[in-house]
Amino acid sequence: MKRGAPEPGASFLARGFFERDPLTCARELIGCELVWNGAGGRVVEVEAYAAKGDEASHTFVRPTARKFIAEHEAGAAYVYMNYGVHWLLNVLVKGGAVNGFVLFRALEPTRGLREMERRRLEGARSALGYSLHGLCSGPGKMAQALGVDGRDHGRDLCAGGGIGFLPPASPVAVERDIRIGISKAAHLKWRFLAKGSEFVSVRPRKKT
DNA sequence: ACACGGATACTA
DNA sequence: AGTATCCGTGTC
Repeated sequence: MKRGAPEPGASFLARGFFERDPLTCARELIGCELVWNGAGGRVVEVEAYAAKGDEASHTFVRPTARKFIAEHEAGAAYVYMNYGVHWLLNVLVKGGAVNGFVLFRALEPTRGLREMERRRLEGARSALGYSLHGLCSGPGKMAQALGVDGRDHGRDLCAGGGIGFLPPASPVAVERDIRIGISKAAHLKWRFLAKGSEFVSVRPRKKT
């Protein structure tokens, strides 16, 4: 892989990046820029899920999730609809000590702001626009802003084609906290955030 | 605080 | 077919 190669005009993360364990991938994805067909932003919040022994992971109760891991390469997009309302974007992590997923929860918008705002506004009942802070500050919001939906399920995020991850130009301060919105295995500090970012969904609880 | 809403995986 | 659950969001 190409980590630690600071050449200019950086290219997308290669598959090898995702062939490690979920916690490592989650931590190192913070600060990367997620590029999605002209839109995107700096990854400021993710969560790790383990394929085994993690009661909050889909693999714990969903055979299709386990099948997905078996049938896809590392770096594949795992997209599903939650609460019948929002699509959520994960990336498959596979080939390291532990398999699993990383859920993308928030971006600091950097590109395609107009497109993202348009997608966020369409279908919205309320009239007034969203601030930059509210654009991608949650997994459902982020997916909607990027235009992610079920058609992206299984897509290879390491194959280019306008989609991929640019590594951070400089080191990023990362803090971690417990995961959000789950009832099981809720004590694990498997949520990773860009330290002090104003663009996260929920700020980490004080005292890290 | 609560409604919204659909895919998945159970029970029969 | 019917029910329970679910890694949110916006409005009530």
